[in-house]
Amino acid sequence: MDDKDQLQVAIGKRVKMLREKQGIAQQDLAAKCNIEKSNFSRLEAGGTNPTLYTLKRIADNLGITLCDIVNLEDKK
Amino acid sequence: MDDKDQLQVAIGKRVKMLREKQGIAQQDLAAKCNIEKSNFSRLEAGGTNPTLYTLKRIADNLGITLCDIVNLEDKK
DNA sequence: GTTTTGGTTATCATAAATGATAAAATAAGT
DNA sequence: ACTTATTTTATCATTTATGATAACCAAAAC
Repeated sequence: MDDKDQLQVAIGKRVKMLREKQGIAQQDLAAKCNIEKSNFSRLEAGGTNPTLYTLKRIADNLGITLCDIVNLEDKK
Repeated sequence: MDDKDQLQVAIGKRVKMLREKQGIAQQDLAAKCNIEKSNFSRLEAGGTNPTLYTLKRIADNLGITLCDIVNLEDKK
């Protein structure tokens, strides 16, 4: 598993954690972000290298900042 | 100019600002990041919607965090 | 002026993100 | 067990980020 894959998995886990902390369903958040639910599932599973704009929409709809999302070192 | 374009321009300006603060040439940083210099120029000009991994390489080679790079509200 | 140096712009190819749809798996209620 | 809701997985099309290369522009050095 290379550098890039690790980053993808880390961001996926973080998005999932932040979403679940708010008790919102994956498909609901995906819909609010105008992201396909299948795409969103792949993202949380670490199967994609999301673009800045994709992360921005997720952050906006979670009511947090981009910084909060990419803060991968800080758990919880 | 839509939401996405504004984001791209903002991140481009920020990368440029952070790079110049360290006095490193665009082509040199691009080389360290294994990014084509033409691609890097487009990115700083706001002509692309970079992926997380691209931003990560830039952050790493600037010795800063991803959070530092996407902190678009905080100027300077 | 003419070399460097740093940056831009254009074009084309390739890889990959995302959209779109459907089916299957899993979990939660009842 | 049987729904119902939620997530995962697979597949294909489309868009776009990035690679690669080349030509051009501007400013500074000399």
